Amino acid sequence: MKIGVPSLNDVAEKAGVSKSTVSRILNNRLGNGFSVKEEVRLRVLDVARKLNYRPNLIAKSLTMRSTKMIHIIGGNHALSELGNIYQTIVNHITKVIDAQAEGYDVTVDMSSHRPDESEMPAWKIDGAIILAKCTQVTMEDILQMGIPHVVVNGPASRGGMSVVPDDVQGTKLAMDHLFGLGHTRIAYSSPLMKYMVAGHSSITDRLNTYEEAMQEKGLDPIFGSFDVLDSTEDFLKEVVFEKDATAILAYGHMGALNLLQAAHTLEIAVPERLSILCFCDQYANQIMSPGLSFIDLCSTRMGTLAAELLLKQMQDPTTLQPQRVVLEENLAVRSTTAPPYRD
Amino acid sequence: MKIGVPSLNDVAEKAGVSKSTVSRILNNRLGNGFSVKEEVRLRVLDVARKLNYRPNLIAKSLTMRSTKMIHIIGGNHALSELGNIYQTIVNHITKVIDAQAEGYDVTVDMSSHRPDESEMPAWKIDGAIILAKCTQVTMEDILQMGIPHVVVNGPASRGGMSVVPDDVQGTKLAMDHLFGLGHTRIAYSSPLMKYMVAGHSSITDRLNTYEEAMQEKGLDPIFGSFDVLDSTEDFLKEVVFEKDATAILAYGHMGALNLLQAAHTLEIAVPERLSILCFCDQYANQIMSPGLSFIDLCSTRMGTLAAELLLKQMQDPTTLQPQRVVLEENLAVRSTTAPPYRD
DNA sequence: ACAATGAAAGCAACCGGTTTCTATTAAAAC
DNA sequence: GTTTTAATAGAAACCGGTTGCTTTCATTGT
Repeated sequence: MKIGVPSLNDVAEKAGVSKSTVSRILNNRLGNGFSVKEEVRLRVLDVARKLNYRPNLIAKSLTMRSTKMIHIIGGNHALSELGNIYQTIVNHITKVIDAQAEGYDVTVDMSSHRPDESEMPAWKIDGAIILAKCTQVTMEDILQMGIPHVVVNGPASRGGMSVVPDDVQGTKLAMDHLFGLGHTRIAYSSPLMKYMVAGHSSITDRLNTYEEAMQEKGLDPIFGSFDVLDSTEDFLKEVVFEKDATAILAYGHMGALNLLQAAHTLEIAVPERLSILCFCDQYANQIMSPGLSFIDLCSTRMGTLAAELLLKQMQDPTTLQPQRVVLEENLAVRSTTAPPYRD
Repeated sequence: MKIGVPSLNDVAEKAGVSKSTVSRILNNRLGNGFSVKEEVRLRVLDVARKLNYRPNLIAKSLTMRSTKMIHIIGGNHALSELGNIYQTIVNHITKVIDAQAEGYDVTVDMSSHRPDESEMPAWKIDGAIILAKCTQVTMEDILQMGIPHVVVNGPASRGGMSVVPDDVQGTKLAMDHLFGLGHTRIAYSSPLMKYMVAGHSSITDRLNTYEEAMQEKGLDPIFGSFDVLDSTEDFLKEVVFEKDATAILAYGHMGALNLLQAAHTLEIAVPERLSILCFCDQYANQIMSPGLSFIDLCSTRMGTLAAELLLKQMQDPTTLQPQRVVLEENLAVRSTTAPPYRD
């Protein structure tokens, strides 16, 4: 036996049998064209235990052509922000895989990658879930290797699957809610790009739908010249005191939370003087700010569905149609939206 | 060429050269005892590109005996709660590895594992970081294979390294702060086990130190009979109205946030009537409740340090002493602690 | 007594790469 | 014109497993 960790060969030698016999014994591949005397079986098992033998999983993966691994790509850009929808998504993906796919493990890639770099891990994965987006190279790798995959909250690969929330419908829902309450001076707040996954469709979808909704009613959109996250108070002063907004639709819950805090400081009563509504994850919102009214992005369902679609794809890679599942967003009215004040 | 993804052999055949030549060309292993005609090099490169060749990383890992992968174990129990210290820790581990270890990737294991199961992934990892704890089997695997590893916020393996916060010192700090403000009726709130990583040392450390600190001053500890997270208002009513507590030290920020919310509902003024102090992650606290006074667990430093220790271990596995790094916790006074009211 | 059957275990190919060692040819040196 | 050296490239071993096929020997059937 060489130095270092013992291999199958070491066990075989020490037990006085061949590699194949050891392999079959340890993997319980008996009974179908192969058998061993109980005595030998026990001896091999004993030697393996004494040597503290662990199979080299890399080698195993090589012959088996599978690692029983499902990999989530994009953790770095998606999970760095605290309490956002991706954490919920990842948790529910894991939950589904753990429950429905015996023996499969879920890992998340956390490293940042250059745009021209592949995010594929150094092992063969049996399935991938992509958070919002991956690099071009990664997608080519995945397609090339024929790895089952689902994109969640982002555009599908060519011929692939994706699960996305309907931001246009959600924004309409939000605007209808505010219009319904009687608001006409509704502002929109979105943080600077640096705070968001660059170029995500939600950015333009929410913004455009907001603008269209306002224009349809013959109203002027209201924006601030400050960034909500960088200088929330300045944003709020401008939008509420100068432009007299009675409601703000916020891109995300971080912005909304900051607005709430700043409103408190500036003694702007919410919701009496100002309504605040944002896009948010149900779970995050519940925990981080139980009072906030919000448009629920249904991240729990996104995660669950993505995992289920992936498993189906893995079970039957051939007959499955490429599809784009669009999930409806829901309005959750809590205590930060109310009819506008009358002066 | 067989069906499926092209291998090194396929490229070699198509280019009319041998496997070895292709390997060396693609990996740029030229110039040291090996050379190729530029013409051949270009031809091989061209064929590889045309075939859309990707190396099988499993095979590569097998021969290279390294995957350039650093794996974080324990994501399932650690990351399922929102905005806790582990997310900060993971983010900072990744940041350090990305910055200081060129070519290494970080992955997080998210799957839940049975206690008798190994959490080792199906590939050879070059280093591991364990969040709080791992299964017995996992630890044996790691030790057996000699994989460099660091435990963060949990007990070190035999002969291994760990980075932990000093909860006893932190709790003393908290109590001194409250005593210093003049509080004598200080309650302690801790959520039920189901909300926490079972058996974590912080649970007993904080509780015991709280009790000791009270007893040293000849004061009676105050507890509630309800769970802070399950029925916060009942807890608060009992502790404040019946037992007349003027301050609450909370185990975690989730409990503290709920207390804050419930206090608002019950019209208990914070901090005038009740001071609230909790253990928390600086980052999470800042984002989720900017006003809360807290004991900072320094998770950023924990993550950074753990990663740095791991890298050192990987560079020089022999000379490094096993060590346990204990990080001081810090008091951050914000707006939820103040002197007790006088009636 | 001899062929057929089945139990028990080993041989060797294979997975897809890397690397050492060797072989061939052409250019340079003497 | 022969020997040395450098350039170029391939053969084969190896990493650590899995598995199809073969071999050996004891038992059963006729």
